[in-house]
Amino acid sequence: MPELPEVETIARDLKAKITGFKIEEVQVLDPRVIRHVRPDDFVRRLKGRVIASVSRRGKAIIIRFFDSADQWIVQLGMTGQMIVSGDPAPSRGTKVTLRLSNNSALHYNDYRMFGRLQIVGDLKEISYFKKIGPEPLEKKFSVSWLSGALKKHNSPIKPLLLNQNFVAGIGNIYASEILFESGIHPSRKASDLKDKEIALLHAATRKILKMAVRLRGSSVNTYRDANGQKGKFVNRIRVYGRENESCLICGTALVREMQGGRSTFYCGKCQK
DNA sequence: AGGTCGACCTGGCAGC
DNA sequence: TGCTGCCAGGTCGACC
Repeated sequence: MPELPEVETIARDLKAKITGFKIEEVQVLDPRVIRHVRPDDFVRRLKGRVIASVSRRGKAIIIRFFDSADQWIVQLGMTGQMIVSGDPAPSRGTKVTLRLSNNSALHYNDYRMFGRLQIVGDLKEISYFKKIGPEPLEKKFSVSWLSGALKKHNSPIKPLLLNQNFVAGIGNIYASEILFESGIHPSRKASDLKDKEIALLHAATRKILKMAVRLRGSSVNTYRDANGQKGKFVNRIRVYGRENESCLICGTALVREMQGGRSTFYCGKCQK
């Protein structure tokens, strides 16, 4: 599910809802979602901690504490959800439940279990953070940086956008949407893009991601924010999941193609 | 080292 | 109704 805009939405909501509260109880219903530390360590290192901050890096949520150097890393994978609720009872997909000092519950739901919950003293303990690329909405992601970085890669542009070591936070929905907005064909070789196209790609990346953050993400399927609500960017999606439907610009039937084992959607006429 | 592919999981849905 | 096959928003490790 969740790409940068969805994870950003969840992190902001969590920040408002759980900061300052103490973790009174940790219940692990399925230990398979706990990685990097043993499940009993996971419980021991969270229990009694007071939440100081919630932030995001790439598609990971980072939760810090006032009274410990430990950081709780939540990666939602395809179907992970972090739901704050007044109801302490776990639902069908709940894998971990926390009880907070205001008596609310924080449920980690994840039916497919591609997500992972980890505790680290230093982010670099986890391979995900060792080589992660720049944040596309921050300064380092400039046209000149992008231009230099693209020239180092021979792969098609679409799978490169999915590579978290290239740029952080873009996933399969937004990669397709960004390329449509840019007018760039997903099979174009990254190193072959012209200066004008690179500028378009840069602008489209920021425009699409910013709009999606503003609209609290997309809900194609199981994505929910920390309130359990769906995102509104789903109404702005122009190519993802629209195989054989008309291009909203030229009317041509949109194409779905497998690229690197993942579906890519595009307009063969608008994207060159 | 960069690029590519399969594995990891469960569930929903289309088609028969 | 019930079965089968396909598909799903991510990441990692093994391979060339």
